[in-house]
Amino acid sequence: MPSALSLYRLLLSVYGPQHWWPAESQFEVVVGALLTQNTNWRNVEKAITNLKCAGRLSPVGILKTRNAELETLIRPSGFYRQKAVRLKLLTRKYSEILGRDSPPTREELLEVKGVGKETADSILLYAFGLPYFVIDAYTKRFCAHHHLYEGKGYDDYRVFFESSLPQSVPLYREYHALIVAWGKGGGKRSEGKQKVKG
DNA sequence: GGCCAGGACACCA
DNA sequence: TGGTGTCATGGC
Repeated sequence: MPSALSLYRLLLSVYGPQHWWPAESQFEVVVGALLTQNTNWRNVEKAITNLKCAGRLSPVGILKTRNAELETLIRPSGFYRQKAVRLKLLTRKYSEILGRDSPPTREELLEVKGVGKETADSILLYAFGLPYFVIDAYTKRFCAHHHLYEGKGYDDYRVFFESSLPQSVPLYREYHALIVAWGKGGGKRSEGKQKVKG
């Protein structure tokens, strides 16, 4: 039975540092966390580039943009109608947080419609530097593949990793990125067929 | 031309 | 509580 930490070291030796989320601002990370939902990151980059070129990649920029224009700008990221609405809701929450000089709590991020556990934890970890381990579909397959852990829900997995590893933000960031690299590299295919939806 | 990507939510039983 | 449909673009 491997340990979470030994598998991390193994992944790092195989794939190397991933240098994830090379964003130019904290807000860009927040935007990316929402737009990347069930979407290829390359498409997210197109959407973020559009927002930048239009001078809208800021809380004020987003909030003053009409929904129709916002939809057009983020269209490459897919699900653009609902993401436009949800991006504004999240931006409002982000503006509240900026105005009070204390980081967001997980609970208040989860109150935002369109922000689920993975997105909330991504924001906490990558944007605010708080030690929340991000769980995604790859992570569960990774655990099953290596007989590392089997839980029921999202938080089971999160607590497992957080209690198995040193509490380190750089470690959490790199580990999640490495698991995604593992999944893209073919790890997912060893776990059988993935969900297919029309 | 089908498959899938760094999900979340509404709805139903 | 768990399963299913919906949202949608773009790369391969």
